[in-house]
Amino acid sequence: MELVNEEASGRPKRLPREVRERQILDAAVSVFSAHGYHAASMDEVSATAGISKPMIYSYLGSKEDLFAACIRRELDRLLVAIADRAKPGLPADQQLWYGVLAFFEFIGANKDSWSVLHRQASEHGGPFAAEHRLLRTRAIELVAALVISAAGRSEHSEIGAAAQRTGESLAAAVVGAGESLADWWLDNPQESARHLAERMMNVVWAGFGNLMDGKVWAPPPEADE
Amino acid sequence: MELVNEEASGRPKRLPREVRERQILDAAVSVFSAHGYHAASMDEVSATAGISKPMIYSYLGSKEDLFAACIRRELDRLLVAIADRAKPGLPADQQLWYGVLAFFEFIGANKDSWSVLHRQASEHGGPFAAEHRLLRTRAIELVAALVISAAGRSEHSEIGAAAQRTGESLAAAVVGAGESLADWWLDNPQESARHLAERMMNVVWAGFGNLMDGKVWAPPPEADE
DNA sequence: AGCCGTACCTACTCGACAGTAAGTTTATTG
DNA sequence: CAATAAACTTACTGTCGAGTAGGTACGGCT
Repeated sequence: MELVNEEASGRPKRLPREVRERQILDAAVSVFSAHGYHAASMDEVSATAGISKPMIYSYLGSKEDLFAACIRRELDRLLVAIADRAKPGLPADQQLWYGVLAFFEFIGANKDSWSVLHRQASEHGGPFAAEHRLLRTRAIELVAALVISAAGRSEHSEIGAAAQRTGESLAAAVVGAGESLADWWLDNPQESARHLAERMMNVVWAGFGNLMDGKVWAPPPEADE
Repeated sequence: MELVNEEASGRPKRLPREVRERQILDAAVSVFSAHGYHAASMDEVSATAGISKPMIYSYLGSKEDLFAACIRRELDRLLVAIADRAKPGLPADQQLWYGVLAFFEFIGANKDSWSVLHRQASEHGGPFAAEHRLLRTRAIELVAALVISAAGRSEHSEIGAAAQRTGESLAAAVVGAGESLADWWLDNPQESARHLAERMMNVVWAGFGNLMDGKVWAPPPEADE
């Protein structure tokens, strides 16, 4: 229950709403990430933020509202961090590389964000799951566009339609692998972001290569039940 | 809050402990999977099982005990289902294929199991996370062994040591992709298990191919900060 | 100075839920 | 047909935590 704010001065300074809201969100992300949505208590959030409970209710609303605010803020931060590095105009593999690298570097610097965004946000049926799905959907679309445009430029461009479908599932698998790798990283922090990004690229780029060459793995002929 | 047990007969038959325990576990898996560990209430579990609360405490112990029992049972069922199909002695790609296929077929037939095993079990710091990590660790070891043995048999067998390391991270990415694909499937049930398994293989097998050929993707020379 | 709004607090209510005490009913076996 | 044990119940306790009522203190403005 680490204190996040409050100067050394005993005086609880009177701060403008904007600042307090930021502090409360910081504390909330930290607490939600540590215990999960249900196990987290508003009392602990308020204690961590160094402020009393009614302030939270006055500024950010109910516990659900607070959680939603956390997700929205962290999602924005993540998307901005990625967009800042994966500039369009680069070759496809470099675009993907810098995007992936930015992703892992952000997670590395903000593990709490990822925990809240991915682990906690997916555990609900309500509006949180929708918010969470948005992240995944955007990422998949982004990657799929990359894959398909790269495949279109290759010498086997006549595979068009099939590549489109395969490209989309490939993108889903890629994003999934990224999410799981990030999850795994939370429990195994000894690796570097760059390392993880390279591993991603090694798996992913191989799939891209086969897609561009039209190579597909096929299951063995039916011999099972 | 679907009733899981209880015959049409109004008489609440008196059943042996063994049977009740199974019914309670069934109900618990369903409830935990629906709401998550914290939001699930023992009252709902007992109602779903069609039995009164003290029976649960008498047979299975505390809420934590009950949850742990769920995880253990579902994990066993999953591992047995996979081991039943991925027989050693098959060629590596078929072993992997049948293993992956069995995995997705099990998940498809037991979505609640997967939810409890993967989503809920990972949200804790206690003994549950350890239990969950066991699943992942076993799966990674299994896949890594496959990859490395396959690479050893290829014409580039001299890449030995490097392949070992790359093979392990490849296995981690593969398992991660599988987990995420399964998670994604919970929210998008329109696909078939066979379809998902084929998608997995397409990504995975491409990575295998590159590994065997010693091809590695490398990041562009440093030009960023 | 005195007024007003906003930052901020202590101290409660009230409902939900884990866990239990203490009993009642049914099958079985000597 | 006892009598014993196991299956099963209702009806409670205690706690924890979301949300609030009803304030106090501090700064800006005229």
